[in-house]
Amino acid sequence: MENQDLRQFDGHAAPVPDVVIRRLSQYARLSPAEESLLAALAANAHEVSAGAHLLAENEALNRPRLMLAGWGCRFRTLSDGRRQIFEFILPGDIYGLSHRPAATAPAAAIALTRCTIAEADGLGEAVLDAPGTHPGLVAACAKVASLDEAWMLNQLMRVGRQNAYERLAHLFLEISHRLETVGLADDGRISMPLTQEIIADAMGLSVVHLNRTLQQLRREGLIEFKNGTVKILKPDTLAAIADFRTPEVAARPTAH
Amino acid sequence: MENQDLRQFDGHAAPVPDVVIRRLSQYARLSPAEESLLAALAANAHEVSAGAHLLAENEALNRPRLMLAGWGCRFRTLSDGRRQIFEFILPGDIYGLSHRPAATAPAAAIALTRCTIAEADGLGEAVLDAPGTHPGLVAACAKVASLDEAWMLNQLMRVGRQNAYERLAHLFLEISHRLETVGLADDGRISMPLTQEIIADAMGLSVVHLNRTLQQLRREGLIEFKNGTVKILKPDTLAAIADFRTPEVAARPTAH
DNA sequence: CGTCGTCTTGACAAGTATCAAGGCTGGTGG
DNA sequence: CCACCAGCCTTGATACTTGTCAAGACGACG
Repeated sequence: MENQDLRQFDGHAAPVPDVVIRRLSQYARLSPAEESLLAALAANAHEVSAGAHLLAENEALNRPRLMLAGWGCRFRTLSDGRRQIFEFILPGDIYGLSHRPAATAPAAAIALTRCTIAEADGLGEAVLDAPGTHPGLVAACAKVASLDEAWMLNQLMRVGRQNAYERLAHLFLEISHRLETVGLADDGRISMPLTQEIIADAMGLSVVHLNRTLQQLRREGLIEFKNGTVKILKPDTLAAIADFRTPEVAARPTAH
Repeated sequence: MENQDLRQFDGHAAPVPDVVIRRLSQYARLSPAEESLLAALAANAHEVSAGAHLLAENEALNRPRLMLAGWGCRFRTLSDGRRQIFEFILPGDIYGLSHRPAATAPAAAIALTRCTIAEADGLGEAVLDAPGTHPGLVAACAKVASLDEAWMLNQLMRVGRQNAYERLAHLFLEISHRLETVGLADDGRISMPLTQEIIADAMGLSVVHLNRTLQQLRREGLIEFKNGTVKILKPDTLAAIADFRTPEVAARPTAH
């Protein structure tokens, strides 16, 4: 029912339960107890199909969930149907949690592909109610949330001040960078199982123009893009085009 | 040195120290002690001139400040000089605080006009370290931060999916709405002491195109705009054009 | 084999940027 | 007091970017 290629395409590749541990341990030193808490949460994962609703607008942000595999997004729609995707939710991401008391979701989230998701209520309690018990997790979650915000500003920058060509270069570098963090980028080759319509909705472009711009990037030998897979061929050139800088300023864990 | 008109233009109008109390008490019931804490903070305000730097990129977000009068913004600049303003900081806003531990500013902030600002370290301690002591302030600050995020998504929506005409209609409604909250909108007439270049940088447009779009709005009798003052003439028409909805979903204080 | 969704292409229209110039206004200095 | 200057606003002409419409190609799937 589900061969190796399909798993790859859906982002269900590689050591699924590890992505979150791998990611969080880059932001803070996790104790063995913290790692096993994460592993226990991940062991209880479930799958949802593409299009499934991940988070409702106005839903309380006190039940974090771990995206273990697959792609989702946060978005909003104008009343005439135009859609803007605010950010992608990738494997290793946490969604459904805010550090602010009584916060609610300002936008809905849906699954763009089939996704593997773990409820992480235990993580929410640790972060919100008892920060002392799991300091590593708390610090890592804060870092994840900060990075989310930073990527969001990058998105606003792209959409507000960059043209289609620059936006796409920037997006591919962002995705590549984020997937590398969780070990899902194999030498610049990443799985990006999105339709061009989805990418267009994220970049604030029409599908037709997105398509033409993609082909320009291909023609110039900067990327490959087919079958839901992207390969970054000239990262330095792309970075120059996109004026790309990663948001990971300092703030790495002090101890190894 | 400073006549009434100039004060108006600079956003230094009206009962300056009250804006923060007026705003926060809409989001949570403040105890008398909490109100006097705010009043004490506001009493220690100082002024900075236009262009002054309010917050440095990567600065720790643990020292909240109250904007009592004047306009600021958060922004970032591409290496070739293109600037994107992410959001405006208006009277009654709080900046420099994050609810996440160890957070740093993902973007710098500057003053766009002369501003009156109060350091509010006491507020930061209450929110981050001792939430039990000032529950009303803590709740109100959380609400303020949530609204900031919601306005930011509105901004992304505007810039990503709306044309210049819709963007401007939406912006004027946002500003009007936010200033009403602090009592600085007099029947749709608001002080908006920004150059067109600044507005263009916020809306992701060129100055020339912004100017033409402004004139279209004027010509159609939807707004007046001159001398740093805007008057919303047809709020309902503007709201229909902009598909405007306020982010204040529910979450009002329970008790009056 | 037909259908559906997606990708691709062309032709054209609309939206937005750029360049350049002139006008207005408030402030400055002689 | 006046002339000048600088910053900002406005306008026109033009070019570039992006969107829309329409049609065909391709591939997955029932």
